[in-house]
Amino acid sequence: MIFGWDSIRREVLRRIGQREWPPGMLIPTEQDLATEFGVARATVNRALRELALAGVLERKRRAGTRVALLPVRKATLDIPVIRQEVEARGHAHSFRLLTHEAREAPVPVTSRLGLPEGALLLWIETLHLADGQPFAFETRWLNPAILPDPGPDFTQISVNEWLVAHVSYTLGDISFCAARASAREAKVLGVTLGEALFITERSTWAGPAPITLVRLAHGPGYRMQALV
Amino acid sequence: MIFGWDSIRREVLRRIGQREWPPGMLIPTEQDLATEFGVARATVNRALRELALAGVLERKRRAGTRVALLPVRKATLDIPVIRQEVEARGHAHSFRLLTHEAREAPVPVTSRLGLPEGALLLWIETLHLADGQPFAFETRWLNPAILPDPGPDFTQISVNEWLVAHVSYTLGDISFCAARASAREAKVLGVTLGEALFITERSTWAGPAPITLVRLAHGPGYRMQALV
DNA sequence: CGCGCGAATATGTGCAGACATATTAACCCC
DNA sequence: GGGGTTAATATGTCTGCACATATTCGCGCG
Repeated sequence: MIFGWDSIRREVLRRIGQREWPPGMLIPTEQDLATEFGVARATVNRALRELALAGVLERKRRAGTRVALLPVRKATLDIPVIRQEVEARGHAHSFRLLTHEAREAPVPVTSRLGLPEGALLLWIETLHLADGQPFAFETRWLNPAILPDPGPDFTQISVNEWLVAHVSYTLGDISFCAARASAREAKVLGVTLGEALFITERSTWAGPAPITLVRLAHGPGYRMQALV
Repeated sequence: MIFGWDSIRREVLRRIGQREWPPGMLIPTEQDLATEFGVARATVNRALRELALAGVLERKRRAGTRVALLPVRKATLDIPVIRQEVEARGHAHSFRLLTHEAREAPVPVTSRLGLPEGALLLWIETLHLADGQPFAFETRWLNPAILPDPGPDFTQISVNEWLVAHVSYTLGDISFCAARASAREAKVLGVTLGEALFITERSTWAGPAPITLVRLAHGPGYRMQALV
């Protein structure tokens, strides 16, 4: 029975799935569907808008709505704070601050963050542990301009959590890749040299001001999951 | 100036970013904001709904809307068809079908797909090339029940594209990890043994019926990107 | 035949009002 | 004071209408 925009969404999805509406087909207009289902056009609009957002439909003004030919599947993945991620797996989270010093950032870093060459940034290395076992090795360039004076005690609160609580970052990008463990990474994470690591790299910005550039190396066994 | 729900969204985001509304704070009701901005409540609702979806706000009926304390950042990543991915990088896509045979699927596969033990599935190995260079090594278990008779010629069209065009999968999951290249993977991809590979694993379903289980191994240099 | 311009049209968004629903706050009774 | 019931309230969604906007179609003109 049709009840609410979500049942319309599901019904449309069903028709697409059963090939009543094959890929590329122009589907009825919002008004027609509204009449068919006995609801207002706004309700149909809501359903179709969600499906377009999910990549199932393609919509254009005047041209109408059609079933996507090559539906670019979109996956949304949550990027939790490491503490939550560890605790969600039923482990106790702890961390060790390995390095915390001002350093002249190399050019790739300054250029990526839009800072002048040779800028002094904080270089911070943190090892995250799950039940005392190495979980992830975090290396970070942090823009000191955003810190209060005196700075927070990063041996007590992890940089990650301090940032989440004190800086509202609004934009950023994230990328993932695989890399072999360097000597240092192998030692810190307690894996063999050359082991395959899952790398997450993020840069975050508060408007135009760069905040931080993080690289997170996860040891073998780590798996990132998302629903499609 | 306030003009459209998106400017309300941005204004709310600005207030959060400037700490006018710090994390955890209860923000004004939709009605109050509607009055303040001089718009209808539905317009404010649209803006706040998007922000809640993005993880910036937390909303509860009767309890109101508050700024998320630990904003779970959500990244959406597009999962394109490999051909598109290769062509988007300015390369020519081609592929070679390496293996295509019926096999008794091992238990982990059948259990993951919800099939009886010892079920006969198609085992398909495909190497994807970008400008003739190995790009990704695809290994796949495919449920033959979904194929027409006679089956499509997978030397002409890649399994991936045939599925996209002929089967509307509705659900699935996707996960990513890093792994070292096995002897076969190293040989096929032309990398050294033990190289770090970026692995994508997907299972897809058409309603209750399992379709396929794919593992995609990308060589070094591959990077998956998403906007936050 | 080609080109440009205006009309037609499907979606995008807006408004005002209404009811549904989850959750909290207040209250009453013991 | 404690516990359970009731009322209040903010969000969730719907309706019906209206206008904005991007495209496309078709017509007329050179």
